[in-house]
Amino acid sequence: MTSPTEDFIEQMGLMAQSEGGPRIAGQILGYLIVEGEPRTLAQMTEALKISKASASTNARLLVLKGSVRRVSPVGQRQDAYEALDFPNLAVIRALGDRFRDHADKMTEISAGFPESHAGARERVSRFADFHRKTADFIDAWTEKLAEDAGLAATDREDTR
Amino acid sequence: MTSPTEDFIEQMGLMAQSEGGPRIAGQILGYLIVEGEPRTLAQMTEALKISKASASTNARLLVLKGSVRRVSPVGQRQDAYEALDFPNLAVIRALGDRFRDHADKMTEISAGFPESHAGARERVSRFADFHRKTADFIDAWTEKLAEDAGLAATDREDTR
DNA sequence: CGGGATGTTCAATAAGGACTGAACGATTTG
DNA sequence: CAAATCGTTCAGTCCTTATTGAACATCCCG
Repeated sequence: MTSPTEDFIEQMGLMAQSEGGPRIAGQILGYLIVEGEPRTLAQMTEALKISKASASTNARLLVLKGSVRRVSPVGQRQDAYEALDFPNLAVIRALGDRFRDHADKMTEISAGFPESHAGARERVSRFADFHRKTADFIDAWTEKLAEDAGLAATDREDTR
Repeated sequence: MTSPTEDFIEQMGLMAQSEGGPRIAGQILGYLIVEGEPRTLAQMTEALKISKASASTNARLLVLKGSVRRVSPVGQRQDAYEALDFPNLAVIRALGDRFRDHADKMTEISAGFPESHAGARERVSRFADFHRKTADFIDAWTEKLAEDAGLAATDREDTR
């Protein structure tokens, strides 16, 4: 009773939620991936049964996150959005950035512990290092992914 | 004004929230890391100004996530909790598991696309592969981290 | 100029989840 | 056994955020 397309879009919505984001953003991304070609806000509202406001807001959110790009063909009144070749590459990058931010904050805090709390300082510092190493690792991974993307790597660092 | 300890605990709370979890869970973990030794629920409620219910619920959540363990010294009425040496190792593992789960779901869905939607099937499939590869990479990383954890654990004297 | 699309913004609503106080059950102590 | 201590559960409250409808701004075409 449910088509693969519906299943996928639904799954993408759930996945987005499990990552702490808006469900609709995931659904839009799923829709754009399935379609494979630019789609307008009107088409999204129609296909996903969502309001114009949600379509607009979440589509722009996806652009900000680097999963989607806005295309504006000449002679076309409506804006259209299109999924990038590797929509979640930027998401993984952002994940690494978050780890690094946390690591830096923790390191800075650890430096503030006085000698009388050397143990705590050591533990906090180790905690920070753990995060920084993980950030480095994720960076290396996105690096590699970007290479594999190869031909499609035209969208490396255009947003933000 | 604010001590490094307070800063760290606050930061851990914010970090937990940014990952979509309860703020208090992060604070408890921060508290346990700073203390470096088992602490009871009563001590948590006192130190963090939280309710008994929150302390109990979130401490057990941390155990579930694998960041903390419960210790029950003999002749001690109160349960106590202690941060693991690498509290977030399990968290990263869970991250990898989530990627793999998503990948599997997507792959299964992609198989359902009929020949008439071969393009969509291909795109969904590639999306799934991307996640699976990322899951594999994260697994490899946790593998490596676990080694380090093993080394660090051996130069400490406490064992379980 | 209107008139009609189209995209964005904003206030209001709905939904979900965190947090708490209080009740409960279990265990210990005297 | 009675009293006290401790952990868990649960209903209720609060707070955040997603989602929407409607107002608004902009652009295009006649």
